[in-house]
Amino acid sequence: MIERHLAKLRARGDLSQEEEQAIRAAISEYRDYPADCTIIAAGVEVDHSTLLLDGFMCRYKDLRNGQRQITELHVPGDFADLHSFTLKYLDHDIMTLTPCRAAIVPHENLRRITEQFPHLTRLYWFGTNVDAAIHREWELSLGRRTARGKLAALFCELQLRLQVVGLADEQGYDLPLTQTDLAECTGLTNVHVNRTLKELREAGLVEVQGGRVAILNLADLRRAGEFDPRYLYLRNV
Amino acid sequence: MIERHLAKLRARGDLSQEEEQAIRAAISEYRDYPADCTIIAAGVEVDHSTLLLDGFMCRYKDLRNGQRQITELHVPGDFADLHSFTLKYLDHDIMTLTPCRAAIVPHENLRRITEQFPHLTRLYWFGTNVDAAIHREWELSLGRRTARGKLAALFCELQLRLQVVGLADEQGYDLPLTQTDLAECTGLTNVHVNRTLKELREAGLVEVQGGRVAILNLADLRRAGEFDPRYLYLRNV
DNA sequence: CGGGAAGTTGACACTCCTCAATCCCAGTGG
DNA sequence: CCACTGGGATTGAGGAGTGTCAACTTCCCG
Repeated sequence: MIERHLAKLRARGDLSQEEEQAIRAAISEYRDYPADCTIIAAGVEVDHSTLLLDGFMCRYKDLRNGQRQITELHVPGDFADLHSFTLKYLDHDIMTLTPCRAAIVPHENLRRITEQFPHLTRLYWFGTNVDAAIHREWELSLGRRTARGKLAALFCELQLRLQVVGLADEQGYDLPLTQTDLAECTGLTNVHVNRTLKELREAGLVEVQGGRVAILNLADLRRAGEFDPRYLYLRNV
Repeated sequence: MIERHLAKLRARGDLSQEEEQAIRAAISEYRDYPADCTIIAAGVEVDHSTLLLDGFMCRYKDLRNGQRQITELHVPGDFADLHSFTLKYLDHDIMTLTPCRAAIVPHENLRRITEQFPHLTRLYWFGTNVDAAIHREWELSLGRRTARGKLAALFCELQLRLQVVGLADEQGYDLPLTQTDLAECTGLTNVHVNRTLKELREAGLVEVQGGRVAILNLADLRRAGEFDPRYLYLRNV
């Protein structure tokens, strides 16, 4: 299932056979996690990064009163915490939203890659910069988009990111998240997410139900979210 | 004035004489900009990065209706667009908020650094990851903090980032931004920023006036913003 | 068949926005 | 020297969007 990660990398740059081999060799083990499981806690020193192979994870921060803000969703093929390689500890938690399968890549092995494969290093640096670009787009959503726009933009982003790894097409994709999860992504409440999803459905844009996002009209959905895919830095979009 | 950049780096890691020399040698020229000047436009390919020496810049994205979201503020010592080294074009604009002085570092020279100074490369990769951490903290602000908390958190962040480069102490710092600028950082309107600043002043936390942030009670200000400085990844905080 | 989690809906409250008027102040020019 | 100008700050009144609370329904799974 590491193919999804390779597909993600190839969607943004070239990858040689040697580099692919180095990535495969860097994996020390595979792990499975149940849903709602914290896999990296904020502030704790870590010595490995986690390559998500299947399922959905998220990065989140929260306030004293328990309000939670998800700062990024991770889809299969993503490194959930490649940034911990340079940061050593994280400023946020990482948890699974669904049952997940992941590959573990020790930082020691990443360090060896940075010494032997400068081009691959650049590609991974690039990767953490794309994460930052996603954070910026979410800041725009959180600060300026309406509830309708926030959800529309989120569904557009996931459509493209999942399509890259073969888990979505223009008709939609599976997304086994709760409305509370979506609320924590968009800075809304679960109640308001529910109302807004109803609105999007009645407007003929998207239907979210039973763990599936069914896109009714991709062009209008993108318009509603003012979605400009360039922030994802894909080569063929 | 490059000392501010060196101070920023040293606040997060060690820097050898050779590395310092390499940084100095990478600068190709110095430039001055007036206020409200776009220095990098979204989507345009760039071949250099901009090291801010004096003044304030910001990264921002906007919506069709003209609503603007600033995604990060830059203070002296920051690379405003180091991420363009790997991304090649940016998904957002960068503009000056005040008159600025900057050093230009061609990507060609950065590439040479990545080939000769692996440790310094790691330090710069780290730097872009700290930018991402700042983005995440802002997502938390934008999504979950109240108006009061958003502004309090912002003033705490700037206090620390400016202190690192010698431009702030615990009593405050100069910040020549308008209330509209602050609104675009926090996802509020200038009117509501004005009311909230009044509230913060009357609560004895902070007084913002005449281009200066006067901190009246740092501990309470940090409490109001639920400010936890660990996301800035400073060694001595 | 029962229980619990997730989704749905209504009534009402509150934060923040909109619009508009006024004030303040620095810079400019007669 | 002082009216004039324009950008920014301040304040008030009213409104829109989203949150809160609570009840109820649906669905899944043991």
